Parts: sequence; structure tokens; C-alpha cells
Amino acid sequence: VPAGYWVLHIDLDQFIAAVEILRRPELAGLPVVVGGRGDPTQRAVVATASYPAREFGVRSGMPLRTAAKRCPQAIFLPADNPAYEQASERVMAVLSTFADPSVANPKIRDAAVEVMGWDEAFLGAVTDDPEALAVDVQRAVLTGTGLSCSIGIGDNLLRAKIATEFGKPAGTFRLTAANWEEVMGQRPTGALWGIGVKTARKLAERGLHTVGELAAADPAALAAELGPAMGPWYVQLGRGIGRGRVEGTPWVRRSLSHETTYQENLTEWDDVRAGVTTLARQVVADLAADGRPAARVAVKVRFAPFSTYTRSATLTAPTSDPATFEAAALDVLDLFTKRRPVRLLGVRAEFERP
DNA sequence: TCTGGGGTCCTAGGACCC
DNA sequence: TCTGGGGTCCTAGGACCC
Repeated sequence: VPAGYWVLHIDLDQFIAAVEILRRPELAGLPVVVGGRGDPTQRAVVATASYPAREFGVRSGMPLRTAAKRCPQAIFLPADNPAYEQASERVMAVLSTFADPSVANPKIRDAAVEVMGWDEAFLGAVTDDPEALAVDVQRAVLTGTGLSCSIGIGDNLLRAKIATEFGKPAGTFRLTAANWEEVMGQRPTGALWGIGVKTARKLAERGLHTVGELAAADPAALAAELGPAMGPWYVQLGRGIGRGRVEGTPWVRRSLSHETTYQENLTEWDDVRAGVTTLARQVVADLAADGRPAARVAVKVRFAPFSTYTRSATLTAPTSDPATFEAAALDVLDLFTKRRPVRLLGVRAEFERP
């Protein structure tokens, strides 16, 4: 990593809710909950809640039903993914101008952008003043799209990512080796990017509750208990160590899938077969758009109430042919011998690994 | 809290081979 | 026949992230 290299993590504030409010300004300041088809009696979860809705305890990932109980006066809107994709593309287009060598920018060098989802990206660059760059980015995104973002500044991707939380909303925060311990040392391990509730619990069982404690743990001991790669990696996370350079190389997908939760459980196996066929058709259509054949097929079945299983098979030869792929998906479905009511079906295609 | 949809990577066990 | 050691591939499941 060259001297003066900084990583910025750009995170749109309340992205989905913000896009909805952009379209309907009268929603500003109201409790808005986006998810499913906008019907809080459906099997669906919250995609995003506006700040006023969050004050009632509504959170992303929460069942819409629960959100409606906590905030009955909320305005429920259906998720409009194409609209969010469009908005995201506009944001990423603005960000990419910072990494475009043909756009003159005397303040930065060696810039690259890495997109992390609809509402998140990393920007890496050599700059004398990362805060000034961050403010430039915020202004450009706001001017170009009407959306506000928070920016974390770090000496690697991990620290930049974590820094963003401290910059919200619409601000910036710098997190580096210099203030890592002071800012993060006493926080729970679950605050780290890559440690979820399960791992945090496992670490706590071993006496590791805080980031500081994890940083001081023995990597070899954790390797034996949590896996040869994951164990040592967790210790690195505790120390704030991560990848230093933002990669500009385009993302190559490894798999492609569709899944559906049915509003009513499927009780007839013929309906299950029909469901798998429908999903396989959707996958194969996307396969055609990708231009590469599937090498493996996997079928996911979630039986009621909520037990999930996956079966998969390597195809005799990679295929993009709809009939072949559908037949393969149905063959994999036949590996399921239980015939209980089905809540969810999924079909995934995997590409040959390079 | 009755729990979406689309992804990625790691782990472990078994099969199979030399 | 009572059993090594190493490598690779396949598969299922787990955990995490947006």
C-alpha cells in the first residue's frame, strides 16, 4: 500500500427509506417501513425503517407483523427493488468519477472503488486529506442523487467500515491503528465486521468478551477451537487488521439463485415440484444473461415451521440449457425423501470455480 | 419477534485414489 | 487381511453480510 493511502467506506443513510422519501417528499419525518409487498400481515420482513419508525423499536429484518405491532401508525410500503437498483447505480456512478483517471482530480491518486451492495462502497486513494476527500464525496453524492451518506475513514477496509457507524448520520469518522484500542478496545466482539451473534457467544464462552480481549488472545488456541482459518482471523479482527487496498477489479459471481417463501405452505408434493420448476426457469434465464453455464445445482427446502435443508449435485457437464437444468433441479429435489409441508423453496446454480 | 432474498466463505467428513 | 499417509473432490451445514 503506497504512502498516504486511505480507505473510505461510503454508506448511504437509510438508503431504501431515503429513496422512497425522494419520490414522495410528504413522507419525510413520518414512520415509514419498507418490506415485502407492503402488507404487514404477510410473511415478510422489514427491509428498512425510517428514523421515526426506528424510535418505536422497528428494525431491519424484523417480521412486518412485529413492526405493525410496535408501530401501528407506520406507513407500510412495498419493496421496489428496481427503483433501489437504479438509485444505487446513480450513486455508484458518482463514486466512480473519483476513481476515473480521465476525470481530473489533483487531490487524489491511485483511486479505486469497490461496490459492496446497493448502499455501500469502498473508495481507496492516495490523498493528503482524507476528511476533505470524504466531504467532497458526500457533496457529490448529495448533488448527484439527493441522497446523504456517512463515510468512515481508515487505514484499511476493516477500520474504514467500522468507522462509518461513528459518522452516522451524514458525517465522517476516522479510525486507524492510532485510535483503534481507545475506540474499540472496550466494545463487544460482535461490533466487529465478521463476528455475528453465534461467534460472539462462542468467544464469550472462552472468556473473550471485548475487542481488546480478543486482540490479546492466542491465535493457535482459537485455531484449534474455531477452525484453522477462522480462529486466527478473529484475533486479527480484534487487532483491527484487514485488507489494506481497495480492489478495482470487477466482481465475478460464484453462484446465482432464486428462492421464494410461500404465503401458504405447500402441502402437495406436485406443487413443490412445480415450484422448483418455476425457480429453475428463473435461474436459467439469469444464467443466459450471465453468459456462463451452471456447473452445479442446489435445491433448498424449508419445511414448516422453519427447518431448512439443502441438497446439491455436480452436473455431468456444465449447462445453460433450460430443460437440462430444470431436470437436474428436479433430480436434486428427489433427494428429499420427507414429504412435509413446505414453507420455502430455492434453486441455486453454481459456476465452475476458476 | 413465527422469522425475505441474494450472496460469500469456511469446515468437516466421507469417498476415492496412489 | 485388522490396516499408513497424503491428496483431492464432493457434499452438507454453518456463519456472516447486505
